[in-house]
Amino acid sequence: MKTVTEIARRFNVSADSIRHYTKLGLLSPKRDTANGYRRYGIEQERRLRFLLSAKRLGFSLKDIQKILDMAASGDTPCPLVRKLIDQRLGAIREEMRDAQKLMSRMESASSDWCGLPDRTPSGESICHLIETWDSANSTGDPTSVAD
Amino acid sequence: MKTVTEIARRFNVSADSIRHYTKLGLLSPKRDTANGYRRYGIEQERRLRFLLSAKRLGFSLKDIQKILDMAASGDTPCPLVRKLIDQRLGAIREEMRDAQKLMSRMESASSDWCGLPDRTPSGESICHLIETWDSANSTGDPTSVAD
DNA sequence: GTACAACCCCGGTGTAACACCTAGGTCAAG
DNA sequence: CTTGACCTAGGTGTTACACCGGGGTTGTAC
Repeated sequence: MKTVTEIARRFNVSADSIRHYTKLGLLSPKRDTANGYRRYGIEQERRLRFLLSAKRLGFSLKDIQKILDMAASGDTPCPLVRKLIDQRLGAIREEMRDAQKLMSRMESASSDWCGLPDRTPSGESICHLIETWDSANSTGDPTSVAD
Repeated sequence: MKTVTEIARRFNVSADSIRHYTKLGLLSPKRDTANGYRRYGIEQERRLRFLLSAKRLGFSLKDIQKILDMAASGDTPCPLVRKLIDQRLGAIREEMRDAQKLMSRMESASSDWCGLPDRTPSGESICHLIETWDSANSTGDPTSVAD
């Protein structure tokens, strides 16, 4: 029966994470009746291993909660797991596309700026680097926020 | 002099965002003395345009705050802007690498699972899909969280 | 003159997954 | 018996807003 720090070290996560998972109900350690310490047995180690695997596959703690709940009620969580990973996969693909676009903007701006001087702000200008980039890359339409 | 909703519509953002930027001090509208309504003039429109451009370049609101503060004190914010974008660029590159790895894991898991059946959880197993993936992809070392 | 929609205000809550801190109790070793 | 490493609970901070509630305002149509 391991304490928080012991199990945290064993799985290479912080003690705070273990307490966090426990507070969310993802882990349910026994309590030492003498001092109130959390005690994690082999069953909880299994749950934690499962939790960390699921996290590595992109599941959120809330996802994992649902999977665990379902398994606890005796139903197979597999269809849910298949559905959730497909959702996450779609979401992360979109995030990657957005991040890619952002990166391109940043890279082009950063390289454009290499040849430009610094300037002191004036009443009309805050930072000419950003403003110049903006007028070169926006439609001029103030409503434009498209990528 | 535009109200919150008017300027929000003009720049295609939510009124809540405008209020948020205002609360953070990124915008400083006048107040209608009769009813306390925020009133945004041309100067504030310029600030907002700047803010949104900077956001599109990956700057956080806190970054933008610093840039604005610096410009307000008369110094050129350009060196700061160059430094910040390089930091952000480094950070986002790392995030992209991580996201790419995560995506690969998810895709390989998802395709591996197509050929596997659903299973009812048992005392030892919560979801065999995840657990099978884990033992196929981890070193077996419980401390392993490497990518 | 009043009903109604659409607007405004402030302030509080919720989001994800923890990290960090405070204040105080516990335990093993020397 | 002190020191250091551990434990507890609970609260705060992080990001950029979205949403809600309760209540005041404005403009227009009937």
